[in-house]
Amino acid sequence: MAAQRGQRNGVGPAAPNAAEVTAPIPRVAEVPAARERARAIPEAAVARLAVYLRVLSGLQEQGAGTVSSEELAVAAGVNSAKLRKDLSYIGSYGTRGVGYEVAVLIEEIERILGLTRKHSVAVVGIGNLGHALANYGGFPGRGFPVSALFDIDADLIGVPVGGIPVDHIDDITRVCAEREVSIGVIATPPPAAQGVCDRLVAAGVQCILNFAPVVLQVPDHVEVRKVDLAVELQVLSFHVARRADGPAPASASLNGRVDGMVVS
Amino acid sequence: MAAQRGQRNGVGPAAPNAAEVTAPIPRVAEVPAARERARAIPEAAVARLAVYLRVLSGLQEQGAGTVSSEELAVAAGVNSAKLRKDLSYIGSYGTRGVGYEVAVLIEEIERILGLTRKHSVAVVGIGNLGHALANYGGFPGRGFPVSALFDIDADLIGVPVGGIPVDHIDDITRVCAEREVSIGVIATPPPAAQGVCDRLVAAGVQCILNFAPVVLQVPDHVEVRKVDLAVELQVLSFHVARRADGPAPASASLNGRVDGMVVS
DNA sequence: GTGTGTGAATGCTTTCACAGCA
DNA sequence: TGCTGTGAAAGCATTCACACAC
Repeated sequence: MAAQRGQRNGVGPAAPNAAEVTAPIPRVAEVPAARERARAIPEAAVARLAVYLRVLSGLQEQGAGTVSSEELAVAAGVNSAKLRKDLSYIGSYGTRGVGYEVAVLIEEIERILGLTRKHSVAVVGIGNLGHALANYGGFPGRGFPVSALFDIDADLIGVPVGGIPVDHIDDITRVCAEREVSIGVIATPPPAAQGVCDRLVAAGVQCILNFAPVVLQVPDHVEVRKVDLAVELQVLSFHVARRADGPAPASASLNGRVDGMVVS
Repeated sequence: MAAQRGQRNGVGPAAPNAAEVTAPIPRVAEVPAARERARAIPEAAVARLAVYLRVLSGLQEQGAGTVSSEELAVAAGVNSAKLRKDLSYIGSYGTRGVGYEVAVLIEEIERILGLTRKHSVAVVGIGNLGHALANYGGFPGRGFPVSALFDIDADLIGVPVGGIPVDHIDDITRVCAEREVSIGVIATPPPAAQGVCDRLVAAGVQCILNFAPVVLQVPDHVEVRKVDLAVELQVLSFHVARRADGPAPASASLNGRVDGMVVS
């Protein structure tokens, strides 16, 4: 009966499935809890908040104390209206006529994104890509320590990659429990992906990042995001093709529309 | 003045930016050209077409001659209405009461996605990730041969990775022209990404796949898609957090909503 | 009967534009 | 005066539901 949901995000449906789960649920009994608010943030906005966070960190390192929505928007590649709307989902932390305090914004976004917790990551499939991922060591932006590696190849078991010894995939349940893994990364060949996914789910992992070019079937409570190289390249290919036979030469440079914004 | 657009896709705004560029442009003078149609396909649908294509290839290998929208939809992780709508963007290739011929659909999707052409890929930044990408060799699903590698590290120049010798980044214009590179992949450290991007653009590359956690500024005619690990993980983190303090335990297993579909 | 193709309806997301506050 | 915060409008994407073709 395995219920199935569209896979969110990314590289695959690089663009699609924005909403799906984040629909502002009416919540019959108004729960007072402070961050029940989190419920109302559209998925599309969540992904952008992560981008704003990175830009803000950069600004902070440069010693910036405040930013305006316009500045931040330009740096993040969105328009300022969208940025303000996104920030409004997490609260009102700006000062009219002035802008936002960088430190405050960083703190609030981190809180909303749950970055105050640590999230242990397990990488399954230590091939080309798995190796590269394991070696990122600590994973982007810290807060995501890689704490377990799995493979099925006997020659790899015990070999340390990026400082972590590889475990056999049969030990996945035990090891994930011991190391409190909350995010599983699948970097196996396609045929193995669904099986690995099932094992991760059985081991209690509820968030999965899938690099295998396969549509995973998971139960409702598991969150999957995917990174799909082939899809990315094919979408780019589509644009190449569109360009080649599509636009009348004259309008070619005009039809990008003004969807970003003009940087002064 | 560098105009700037929201970056499409993915792993970053894993979900967002669905529309942006694909807006069905009214096209004043009805161009008769067969595949002017391509213009009208929403970006979100394009990404899904790539997924359908992969599923169809699998079906074909298994010897399937036809599929119904329902079967294909389940395999691709979407609902059948969406699938039919997506397919309708490329034409009417189904037979009512029967389904779609697998071979026909494959051919049509490949044509729309521009997979009848070959698209040479250049990878810039041969570190951890660049290595892994170069070694994919031929890149996912073929049709995307990696034909150039670049780095700035003198020790790497001339060393073959995945069969291709690494060139110095200063030769990017010449090499890209010689090998007719149409897609550039950026796998450099963040600080180098914008510079590399500018060079690729200067070299005439109009499609870029960006793995660096940086918002690239590009001219209007260049298409960028990004794969952003940090954003992916943070979106997952958000869901972990939402789960932890959000839902009343009782409804926990219900609030996934029926957004996928029930598989029989 | 069966399953496609599609207009119409719904629901998100983005954009606009301005009230309100520092 | 300047910039945030946000209702309202516009634009897309998804879903529904049914006419139509086989």
